Amino acid sequence: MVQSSKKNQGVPEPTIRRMPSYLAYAEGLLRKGQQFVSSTQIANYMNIDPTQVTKDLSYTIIVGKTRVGYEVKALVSVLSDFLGFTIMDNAFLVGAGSLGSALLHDSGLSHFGLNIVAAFDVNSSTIGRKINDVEVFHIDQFRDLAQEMKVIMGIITVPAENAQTVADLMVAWGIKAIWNFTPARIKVPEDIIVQNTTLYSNLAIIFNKLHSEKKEAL
Amino acid sequence: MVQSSKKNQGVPEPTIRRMPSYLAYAEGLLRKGQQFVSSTQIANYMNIDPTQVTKDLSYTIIVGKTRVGYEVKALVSVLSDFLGFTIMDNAFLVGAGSLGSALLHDSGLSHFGLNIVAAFDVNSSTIGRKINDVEVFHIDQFRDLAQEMKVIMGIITVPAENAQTVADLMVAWGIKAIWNFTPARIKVPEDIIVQNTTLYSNLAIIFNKLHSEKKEAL
DNA sequence: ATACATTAAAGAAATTTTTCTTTAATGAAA
DNA sequence: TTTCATTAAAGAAAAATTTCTTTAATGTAT
Repeated sequence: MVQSSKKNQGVPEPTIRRMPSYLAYAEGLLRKGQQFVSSTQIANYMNIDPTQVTKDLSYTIIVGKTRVGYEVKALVSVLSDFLGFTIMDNAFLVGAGSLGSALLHDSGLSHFGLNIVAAFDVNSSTIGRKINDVEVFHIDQFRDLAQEMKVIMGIITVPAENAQTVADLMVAWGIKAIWNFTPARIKVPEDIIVQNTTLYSNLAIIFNKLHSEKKEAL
Repeated sequence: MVQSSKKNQGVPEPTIRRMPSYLAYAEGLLRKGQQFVSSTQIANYMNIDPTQVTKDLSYTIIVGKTRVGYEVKALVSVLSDFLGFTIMDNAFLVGAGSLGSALLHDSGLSHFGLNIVAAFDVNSSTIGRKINDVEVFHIDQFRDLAQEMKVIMGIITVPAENAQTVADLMVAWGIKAIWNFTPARIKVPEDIIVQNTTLYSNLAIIFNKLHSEKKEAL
Protein backbone atom coordinates (compact mmCIF):
# COMPACT_ATOMS: atom_id res chain seq x y z
CA MET A 1 0.00 0.00 0.00
CA VAL A 2 1.50 3.32 -1.06
CA GLN A 3 0.82 5.55 1.89
CA SER A 4 1.16 8.93 0.12
CA SER A 5 4.74 9.83 1.10
CA LYS A 6 4.19 9.75 4.82
CA LYS A 7 7.92 9.59 5.57
CA ASN A 8 7.20 10.48 9.18
CA GLN A 9 9.70 13.29 9.49
CA GLY A 10 7.76 14.60 12.45
CA VAL A 11 7.77 13.90 16.13
CA PRO A 12 7.03 10.25 17.02
CA GLU A 13 3.51 9.75 18.23
CA PRO A 14 4.62 7.89 21.37
CA THR A 15 6.65 10.95 22.25
CA ILE A 16 3.65 13.22 21.93
CA ARG A 17 1.60 10.82 24.00
CA ARG A 18 4.09 11.05 26.85
CA MET A 19 4.46 14.80 26.79
CA PRO A 20 1.15 15.74 28.44
CA SER A 21 2.23 13.68 31.43
CA TYR A 22 5.59 15.43 31.54
CA LEU A 23 3.64 18.66 31.48
CA ALA A 24 1.25 17.61 34.23
CA TYR A 25 4.23 16.59 36.37
CA ALA A 26 6.11 19.81 35.68
CA GLU A 27 3.03 21.85 36.56
CA GLY A 28 2.84 20.01 39.85
CA LEU A 29 6.51 20.74 40.58
CA LEU A 30 5.99 24.38 39.67
CA ARG A 31 3.18 24.64 42.20
CA LYS A 32 5.46 23.09 44.82
CA GLY A 33 8.12 25.66 43.96
CA GLN A 34 10.76 23.28 42.59
CA GLN A 35 13.05 25.15 40.21
CA PHE A 36 14.82 22.40 38.29
CA VAL A 37 13.97 18.84 37.36
CA SER A 38 16.29 16.20 35.93
CA SER A 39 15.45 13.67 33.27
CA THR A 40 16.14 11.02 35.89
CA GLN A 41 13.47 12.46 38.15
CA ILE A 42 10.92 12.67 35.35
CA ALA A 43 11.80 9.14 34.22
CA ASN A 44 11.37 7.83 37.72
CA TYR A 45 7.94 9.42 37.91
CA MET A 46 6.94 8.03 34.53
CA ASN A 47 8.49 4.59 35.05
CA ILE A 48 10.45 4.88 31.84
CA ASP A 49 14.09 5.15 30.80
CA PRO A 50 15.77 8.53 31.47
CA THR A 51 17.17 8.69 27.94
CA GLN A 52 13.64 8.40 26.68
CA VAL A 53 12.85 11.63 28.49
CA THR A 54 15.84 13.53 27.12
CA LYS A 55 15.16 12.23 23.63
CA ASP A 56 11.52 13.26 23.85
CA LEU A 57 12.42 16.71 25.13
CA SER A 58 15.06 17.10 22.42
CA TYR A 59 12.21 17.56 19.95
CA THR A 60 11.34 20.80 21.71
CA ILE A 61 13.51 23.90 21.99
CA ILE A 62 14.33 23.37 25.66
CA VAL A 63 17.93 22.55 26.61
CA GLY A 64 18.82 20.99 29.89
CA LYS A 65 21.72 21.97 32.06
CA THR A 66 24.25 19.29 32.90
CA ARG A 67 24.05 18.20 36.49
CA VAL A 68 21.00 20.36 37.09
CA GLY A 69 18.29 19.32 34.67
CA TYR A 70 15.56 21.38 33.04
CA GLU A 71 14.12 24.58 34.42
CA VAL A 72 10.61 23.67 35.54
CA LYS A 73 9.06 26.97 34.57
CA ALA A 74 10.57 26.81 31.09
CA LEU A 75 9.54 23.19 30.76
CA VAL A 76 5.91 24.02 31.46
CA SER A 77 5.85 26.84 28.98
CA VAL A 78 7.81 25.02 26.27
CA LEU A 79 5.67 21.88 26.53
CA SER A 80 2.40 23.83 26.58
CA ASP A 81 3.48 25.68 23.49
CA PHE A 82 4.82 22.61 21.76
CA LEU A 83 1.65 20.63 22.36
CA GLY A 84 -0.48 23.46 21.04
CA PHE A 85 -2.15 24.05 24.38
CA THR A 86 -1.56 27.80 24.38
CA ILE A 87 -3.52 28.56 21.22
CA MET A 88 -7.28 28.37 21.58
CA ASP A 89 -9.10 26.37 18.91
CA ASN A 90 -12.86 26.24 18.51
CA ALA A 91 -14.71 22.96 18.28
CA PHE A 92 -18.19 21.58 17.70
CA LEU A 93 -19.37 18.54 19.58
CA VAL A 94 -21.96 16.23 18.06
CA GLY A 95 -23.71 13.83 20.40
CA ALA A 96 -24.63 15.38 23.73
CA GLY A 97 -25.14 12.06 25.49
CA SER A 98 -23.24 10.95 28.56
CA LEU A 99 -19.74 11.04 27.10
CA GLY A 100 -20.49 14.21 25.16
CA SER A 101 -21.76 16.08 28.17
CA ALA A 102 -18.80 14.84 30.20
CA LEU A 103 -16.49 16.48 27.69
CA LEU A 104 -18.57 19.63 27.81
CA HIS A 105 -18.16 19.69 31.58
CA ASP A 106 -14.43 19.07 31.42
CA SER A 107 -12.66 22.34 32.08
CA GLY A 108 -9.38 20.57 31.29
CA LEU A 109 -10.11 20.85 27.59
CA SER A 110 -10.30 24.63 27.65
CA HIS A 111 -7.18 24.64 29.81
CA PHE A 112 -5.47 22.69 27.02
CA GLY A 113 -6.50 24.91 24.14
CA LEU A 114 -9.86 23.53 23.12
CA ASN A 115 -12.96 25.66 23.27
CA ILE A 116 -16.19 23.83 22.56
CA VAL A 117 -18.48 26.54 21.22
CA ALA A 118 -21.58 24.51 20.46
CA ALA A 119 -23.07 21.05 20.83
CA PHE A 120 -25.49 19.17 18.61
CA ASP A 121 -27.87 16.29 18.99
CA VAL A 122 -31.04 14.84 17.57
CA ASN A 123 -32.63 14.06 20.93
CA SER A 124 -35.31 16.66 21.49
CA SER A 125 -34.98 16.41 25.27
CA THR A 126 -31.48 17.87 25.26
CA ILE A 127 -31.92 20.38 22.42
CA GLY A 128 -32.21 23.92 23.67
CA ARG A 129 -30.51 23.13 26.95
CA LYS A 130 -27.20 24.50 28.05
CA ILE A 131 -24.52 22.15 29.31
CA ASN A 132 -21.84 24.04 31.20
CA ASP A 133 -22.77 27.19 29.27
CA VAL A 134 -22.61 25.46 25.89
CA GLU A 135 -25.91 25.41 24.05
CA VAL A 136 -27.20 22.21 22.46
CA PHE A 137 -28.68 22.69 18.98
CA HIS A 138 -30.46 20.38 16.62
CA ILE A 139 -28.02 18.80 14.19
CA ASP A 140 -29.74 20.54 11.27
CA GLN A 141 -28.53 23.90 12.55
CA PHE A 142 -24.97 22.74 12.16
CA ARG A 143 -24.48 24.52 8.85
CA ASP A 144 -25.34 28.06 9.79
CA LEU A 145 -23.26 28.02 12.94
CA ALA A 146 -20.16 26.50 11.36
CA GLN A 147 -19.98 29.44 9.04
CA GLU A 148 -20.46 32.01 11.76
CA MET A 149 -17.80 30.72 14.12
CA LYS A 150 -14.24 29.79 13.31
CA VAL A 151 -14.52 26.12 14.10
CA ILE A 152 -11.69 23.83 13.03
CA MET A 153 -12.44 20.70 15.03
CA GLY A 154 -15.41 18.38 15.31
CA ILE A 155 -15.89 15.97 18.19
CA ILE A 156 -17.96 12.86 17.55
CA THR A 157 -19.65 11.31 20.58
CA VAL A 158 -22.64 9.69 18.93
CA PRO A 159 -23.34 5.94 18.75
CA ALA A 160 -20.88 4.14 16.47
CA GLU A 161 -23.43 3.49 13.73
CA ASN A 162 -23.96 7.22 13.21
CA ALA A 163 -20.30 8.21 13.20
CA GLN A 164 -19.89 8.25 9.41
CA THR A 165 -22.98 10.38 8.86
CA VAL A 166 -21.76 12.93 11.35
CA ALA A 167 -18.25 12.89 9.88
CA ASP A 168 -19.60 13.57 6.39
CA LEU A 169 -21.54 16.49 7.77
CA MET A 170 -18.47 17.88 9.50
CA VAL A 171 -16.34 17.61 6.38
CA ALA A 172 -19.03 19.31 4.31
CA TRP A 173 -18.93 22.34 6.53
CA GLY A 174 -15.21 22.81 6.47
CA ILE A 175 -13.91 21.24 9.62
CA LYS A 176 -10.16 20.45 9.54
CA ALA A 177 -9.83 17.83 12.26
CA ILE A 178 -12.14 15.23 13.74
CA TRP A 179 -11.85 13.71 17.19
CA ASN A 180 -13.74 10.45 16.97
CA PHE A 181 -14.76 8.78 20.24
CA THR A 182 -16.56 5.87 18.60
CA PRO A 183 -14.95 2.54 17.73
CA ALA A 184 -16.15 3.03 14.15
CA ARG A 185 -13.54 4.15 11.63
CA ILE A 186 -14.69 7.02 9.50
CA LYS A 187 -13.82 7.79 5.89
CA VAL A 188 -12.82 11.37 5.19
CA PRO A 189 -10.77 13.20 2.54
CA GLU A 190 -7.00 12.88 2.92
CA ASP A 191 -6.45 16.39 4.19
CA ILE A 192 -8.78 15.97 7.16
CA ILE A 193 -7.08 14.91 10.37
CA VAL A 194 -8.77 12.13 12.30
CA GLN A 195 -7.94 11.09 15.83
CA ASN A 196 -9.67 7.99 17.14
CA THR A 197 -10.08 7.72 20.87
CA THR A 198 -11.70 4.46 21.79
CA LEU A 199 -12.13 3.79 25.47
CA TYR A 200 -12.76 0.12 24.87
CA SER A 201 -9.28 -0.33 23.41
CA ASN A 202 -7.88 0.54 26.78
CA LEU A 203 -10.25 -1.87 28.43
CA ALA A 204 -9.08 -4.57 26.04
CA ILE A 205 -5.46 -3.93 26.98
CA ILE A 206 -6.22 -4.27 30.67
CA PHE A 207 -8.12 -7.51 30.16
CA ASN A 208 -5.32 -8.87 28.01
CA LYS A 209 -2.75 -8.15 30.71
CA LEU A 210 -4.97 -9.66 33.38
CA HIS A 211 -5.39 -12.82 31.37
CA SER A 212 -1.78 -13.23 30.25
CA GLU A 213 -0.83 -12.89 33.91
CA LYS A 214 -3.04 -15.83 34.71
CA LYS A 215 -1.33 -17.86 32.00
CA GLU A 216 2.12 -16.94 33.28
CA ALA A 217 1.24 -18.31 36.68
CA LEU A 218 0.88 -21.83 35.25
CA MET B 1 17.07 0.09 33.16
CA VAL B 2 16.36 -3.57 33.84
CA GLN B 3 12.69 -3.95 33.04
CA SER B 4 12.07 -7.22 34.90
CA SER B 5 12.20 -9.66 31.97
CA LYS B 6 9.36 -8.16 29.98
CA LYS B 7 10.29 -10.04 26.80
CA ASN B 8 6.93 -9.20 25.33
CA GLN B 9 5.97 -12.70 24.25
CA GLY B 10 2.37 -11.62 24.17
CA VAL B 11 0.18 -9.93 21.65
CA PRO B 12 1.48 -6.53 20.50
CA GLU B 13 -0.37 -3.67 22.10
CA PRO B 14 -1.07 -1.97 18.75
CA THR B 15 -2.80 -5.17 17.69
CA ILE B 16 -5.03 -5.15 20.73
CA ARG B 17 -5.81 -1.48 20.14
CA ARG B 18 -7.07 -2.25 16.64
CA MET B 19 -9.14 -5.27 17.58
CA PRO B 20 -12.10 -3.46 19.18
CA SER B 21 -12.59 -1.64 15.91
CA TYR B 22 -12.49 -4.90 13.98
CA LEU B 23 -15.10 -6.14 16.40
CA ALA B 24 -17.32 -3.09 16.05
CA TYR B 25 -17.12 -3.43 12.27
CA ALA B 26 -17.88 -7.14 12.35
CA GLU B 27 -20.85 -6.54 14.62
CA GLY B 28 -22.17 -4.03 12.11
CA LEU B 29 -21.77 -6.54 9.28
CA LEU B 30 -23.50 -9.18 11.35
CA ARG B 31 -26.48 -6.89 11.84
CA LYS B 32 -26.57 -6.30 8.09
CA GLY B 33 -26.52 -10.03 7.52
CA GLN B 34 -23.15 -10.30 5.78
CA GLN B 35 -21.75 -13.79 6.20
CA PHE B 36 -18.07 -13.42 5.28
CA VAL B 37 -15.59 -10.59 5.39
CA SER B 38 -12.14 -10.48 3.81
CA SER B 39 -9.04 -8.94 5.30
CA THR B 40 -9.06 -6.57 2.35
CA GLN B 41 -12.50 -5.33 3.26
CA ILE B 42 -11.57 -4.85 6.91
CA ALA B 43 -8.34 -3.15 5.90
CA ASN B 44 -10.19 -0.80 3.60
CA TYR B 45 -12.54 0.11 6.41
CA MET B 46 -9.67 0.68 8.83
CA ASN B 47 -7.41 2.46 6.35
CA ILE B 48 -4.57 0.06 7.06
CA ASP B 49 -2.67 -2.63 5.21
CA PRO B 50 -4.55 -5.93 4.61
CA THR B 51 -1.63 -7.97 5.89
CA GLN B 52 -1.84 -6.05 9.11
CA VAL B 53 -5.36 -7.39 9.55
CA THR B 54 -4.43 -11.01 8.86
CA LYS B 55 -1.42 -10.72 11.11
CA ASP B 56 -3.53 -9.26 13.90
CA LEU B 57 -6.19 -11.94 13.54
CA SER B 58 -3.52 -14.66 13.47
CA TYR B 59 -3.08 -14.07 17.21
CA THR B 60 -6.60 -15.40 17.71
CA ILE B 61 -7.87 -18.88 16.94
CA ILE B 62 -9.85 -17.83 13.90
CA VAL B 63 -8.73 -19.05 10.47
CA GLY B 64 -9.78 -17.40 7.27
CA LYS B 65 -10.85 -19.18 4.13
CA THR B 66 -8.93 -18.43 0.96
CA ARG B 67 -10.91 -16.37 -1.48
CA VAL B 68 -13.73 -15.95 1.00
CA GLY B 69 -12.40 -14.37 4.15
CA TYR B 70 -13.47 -14.77 7.75
CA GLU B 71 -16.89 -15.83 8.90
CA VAL B 72 -18.44 -12.72 10.42
CA LYS B 73 -20.30 -14.53 13.16
CA ALA B 74 -17.18 -16.42 14.23
CA LEU B 75 -15.13 -13.23 14.05
CA VAL B 76 -17.47 -11.46 16.45
CA SER B 77 -17.42 -14.28 18.94
CA VAL B 78 -13.68 -14.96 18.68
CA LEU B 79 -12.76 -11.29 19.07
CA SER B 80 -15.18 -10.75 21.97
CA ASP B 81 -13.69 -13.74 23.71
CA PHE B 82 -10.12 -12.82 22.90
CA LEU B 83 -10.53 -9.28 24.17
CA GLY B 84 -12.04 -10.50 27.39
CA PHE B 85 -15.39 -8.91 26.67
CA THR B 86 -17.43 -12.01 27.43
CA ILE B 87 -16.35 -12.39 31.04
CA MET B 88 -17.87 -9.89 33.44
CA ASP B 89 -15.44 -8.17 35.80
CA ASN B 90 -16.46 -5.94 38.67
CA ALA B 91 -15.00 -2.48 39.11
CA PHE B 92 -15.04 0.44 41.52
CA LEU B 93 -15.00 3.97 40.24
CA VAL B 94 -13.48 6.75 42.31
CA GLY B 95 -14.34 10.29 41.33
CA ALA B 96 -17.99 10.73 40.38
CA GLY B 97 -17.45 14.05 38.60
CA SER B 98 -18.27 14.67 34.98
CA LEU B 99 -16.00 12.07 33.44
CA GLY B 100 -16.78 9.57 36.18
CA SER B 101 -20.52 9.88 35.77
CA ALA B 102 -20.14 9.66 31.99
CA LEU B 103 -18.48 6.29 32.45
CA LEU B 104 -21.22 5.24 34.83
CA HIS B 105 -23.79 6.13 32.19
CA ASP B 106 -21.92 4.31 29.44
CA SER B 107 -23.70 1.04 28.78
CA GLY B 108 -20.88 0.14 26.39
CA LEU B 109 -18.70 -0.79 29.33
CA SER B 110 -21.05 -3.46 30.60
CA HIS B 111 -21.46 -4.63 27.03
CA PHE B 112 -17.68 -5.10 26.96
CA GLY B 113 -17.34 -7.00 30.19
CA LEU B 114 -17.00 -4.30 32.79
CA ASN B 115 -19.53 -3.98 35.57
CA ILE B 116 -19.11 -0.90 37.75
CA VAL B 117 -20.63 -1.94 41.05
CA ALA B 118 -20.03 1.16 43.12
CA ALA B 119 -18.75 4.71 42.87
CA PHE B 120 -16.94 6.87 45.41
CA ASP B 121 -16.36 10.55 45.95
CA VAL B 122 -15.64 13.08 48.66
CA ASN B 123 -18.16 15.62 47.42
CA SER B 124 -21.11 15.50 49.78
CA SER B 125 -23.52 16.67 47.08
CA THR B 126 -23.10 13.48 45.07
CA ILE B 127 -22.75 11.02 47.95
CA GLY B 128 -25.85 8.96 48.45
CA ARG B 129 -27.10 9.56 44.94
CA LYS B 130 -27.48 6.89 42.33
CA ILE B 131 -25.99 7.41 38.89
CA ASN B 132 -27.47 4.99 36.40
CA ASP B 133 -28.33 2.64 39.26
CA VAL B 134 -24.83 2.77 40.73
CA GLU B 135 -24.70 4.22 44.21
CA VAL B 136 -22.13 6.85 45.14
CA PHE B 137 -20.48 6.31 48.53
CA HIS B 138 -18.08 8.35 50.56
CA ILE B 139 -14.51 7.28 49.88
CA ASP B 140 -14.12 6.12 53.49
CA GLN B 141 -16.59 3.32 52.86
CA PHE B 142 -14.30 1.93 50.21
CA ARG B 143 -12.87 -0.71 52.50
CA ASP B 144 -15.97 -2.51 53.61
CA LEU B 145 -17.42 -2.77 50.15
CA ALA B 146 -14.23 -4.00 48.48
CA GLN B 147 -14.32 -6.99 50.76
CA GLU B 148 -17.97 -7.74 50.12
CA MET B 149 -17.86 -7.65 46.35
CA LYS B 150 -15.39 -9.35 44.04
CA VAL B 151 -13.85 -6.23 42.60
CA ILE B 152 -10.69 -6.56 40.54
CA MET B 153 -10.51 -3.19 38.86
CA GLY B 154 -10.39 0.38 40.07
CA ILE B 155 -11.19 3.35 37.84
CA ILE B 156 -9.63 6.69 38.76
CA THR B 157 -11.49 9.77 37.56
CA VAL B 158 -10.44 12.24 40.24
CA PRO B 159 -8.33 15.38 39.67
CA ALA B 160 -4.72 14.51 38.79
CA GLU B 161 -3.32 15.68 42.12
CA ASN B 162 -5.37 13.08 44.00
CA ALA B 163 -4.60 10.16 41.70
CA GLN B 164 -1.77 8.72 43.81
CA THR B 165 -3.80 8.82 47.02
CA VAL B 166 -6.65 6.97 45.37
CA ALA B 167 -4.28 4.45 43.78
CA ASP B 168 -2.70 3.67 47.17
CA LEU B 169 -6.15 3.09 48.57
CA MET B 170 -7.09 0.77 45.74
CA VAL B 171 -3.93 -1.25 46.13
CA ALA B 172 -4.44 -1.55 49.86
CA TRP B 173 -7.82 -3.15 49.33
CA GLY B 174 -6.70 -5.75 46.88
CA ILE B 175 -7.51 -4.40 43.46
CA LYS B 176 -5.62 -6.10 40.60
CA ALA B 177 -5.86 -3.50 37.83
CA ILE B 178 -6.19 0.27 37.74
CA TRP B 179 -7.63 2.30 34.89
CA ASN B 180 -6.22 5.76 35.36
CA PHE B 181 -7.92 8.61 33.52
CA THR B 182 -5.68 11.34 34.92
CA PRO B 183 -2.47 12.56 33.28
CA ALA B 184 -0.66 11.80 36.55
CA ARG B 185 1.43 8.64 36.62
CA ILE B 186 0.81 6.54 39.67
CA LYS B 187 3.25 4.34 41.56
CA VAL B 188 1.98 0.86 42.41
CA PRO B 189 3.50 -2.55 43.18
CA GLU B 190 4.80 -4.45 40.16
CA ASP B 191 1.99 -6.97 40.06
CA ILE B 192 -0.71 -4.34 39.72
CA ILE B 193 -1.74 -3.57 36.15
CA VAL B 194 -2.08 0.09 35.28
CA GLN B 195 -3.66 1.46 32.15
CA ASN B 196 -3.36 5.19 31.60
CA THR B 197 -6.01 6.80 29.45
CA THR B 198 -5.29 10.47 29.02
CA LEU B 199 -7.67 12.35 26.79
CA TYR B 200 -5.30 15.25 26.48
CA SER B 201 -2.71 13.05 24.78
CA ASN B 202 -5.11 12.61 21.92
CA LEU B 203 -5.73 16.32 21.83
CA ALA B 204 -1.97 16.87 21.66
CA ILE B 205 -1.69 14.52 18.69
CA ILE B 206 -4.40 16.38 16.79
CA PHE B 207 -2.79 19.75 17.46
CA ASN B 208 0.58 18.41 16.40
CA LYS B 209 -0.82 17.19 13.09
CA LEU B 210 -2.63 20.45 12.52
CA HIS B 211 0.54 22.41 13.11
CA SER B 212 2.91 20.20 11.13
CA GLU B 213 0.48 20.54 8.25
CA LYS B 214 0.86 24.29 8.42
CA LYS B 215 4.64 23.92 8.33
CA GLU B 216 4.49 21.58 5.32
CA ALA B 217 2.57 24.20 3.39
CA LEU B 218 5.55 26.58 3.50
C1' DA C 1 -13.03 -28.21 -17.58
C1' DT C 2 -9.61 -24.63 -17.43
C1' DA C 3 -7.59 -20.39 -16.52
C1' DC C 4 -7.69 -16.48 -13.72
C1' DA C 5 -7.97 -13.41 -10.00
C1' DT C 6 -8.46 -12.98 -5.16
C1' DT C 7 -7.43 -14.46 -0.81
C1' DA C 8 -5.07 -16.12 3.84
C1' DA C 9 -0.87 -17.23 5.77
C1' DA C 10 3.98 -17.29 6.68
C1' DG C 11 8.27 -15.36 6.57
C1' DA C 12 11.58 -11.56 5.03
C1' DA C 13 12.60 -6.85 4.81
C1' DA C 14 12.01 -2.23 6.12
C1' DT C 15 10.73 1.09 9.29
C1' DT C 16 9.98 2.98 13.70
C1' DT C 17 10.78 3.25 18.46
C1' DT C 18 13.26 2.23 22.52
C1' DT C 19 17.32 1.20 25.00
C1' DC C 20 22.26 1.26 25.46
C1' DT C 21 26.80 3.49 25.12
C1' DT C 22 29.86 7.16 24.92
C1' DT C 23 31.15 11.92 25.53
C1' DA C 24 31.48 16.32 27.51
C1' DA C 25 30.00 19.44 30.97
C1' DT C 26 29.64 21.08 35.70
C1' DG C 27 27.92 21.48 40.48
C1' DA C 28 29.22 19.73 45.00
C1' DA C 29 32.33 17.74 48.19
C1' DA C 30 36.98 16.95 49.83
C1' DT D 1 41.70 23.88 43.76
C1' DT D 2 40.96 19.20 42.49
C1' DT D 3 38.35 15.16 42.27
C1' DC D 4 34.14 12.88 41.74
C1' DA D 5 29.53 11.80 40.67
C1' DT D 6 25.63 13.20 38.11
C1' DT D 7 23.73 14.96 34.21
C1' DA D 8 22.20 16.18 29.07
C1' DA D 9 22.99 15.08 24.53
C1' DA D 10 24.19 12.50 20.49
C1' DG D 11 24.73 8.51 18.13
C1' DA D 12 24.79 3.26 17.93
C1' DA D 13 22.49 -0.88 18.86
C1' DA D 14 18.56 -3.53 19.89
C1' DA D 15 13.78 -4.46 19.91
C1' DA D 16 9.25 -3.99 18.29
C1' DT D 17 6.08 -3.15 14.66
C1' DT D 18 4.63 -2.59 10.05
C1' DT D 19 4.98 -3.44 5.27
C1' DC D 20 6.44 -6.27 1.48
C1' DT D 21 7.03 -10.71 -0.88
C1' DT D 22 6.10 -15.30 -1.82
C1' DT D 23 3.27 -19.37 -1.69
C1' DA D 24 -0.68 -22.20 -1.81
C1' DA D 25 -5.54 -22.51 -2.00
C1' DT D 26 -9.99 -21.92 -4.23
C1' DG D 27 -14.20 -19.50 -5.81
C1' DT D 28 -15.69 -17.41 -10.32
C1' DA D 29 -15.85 -16.57 -15.02
C1' DT D 30 -14.79 -18.20 -19.51
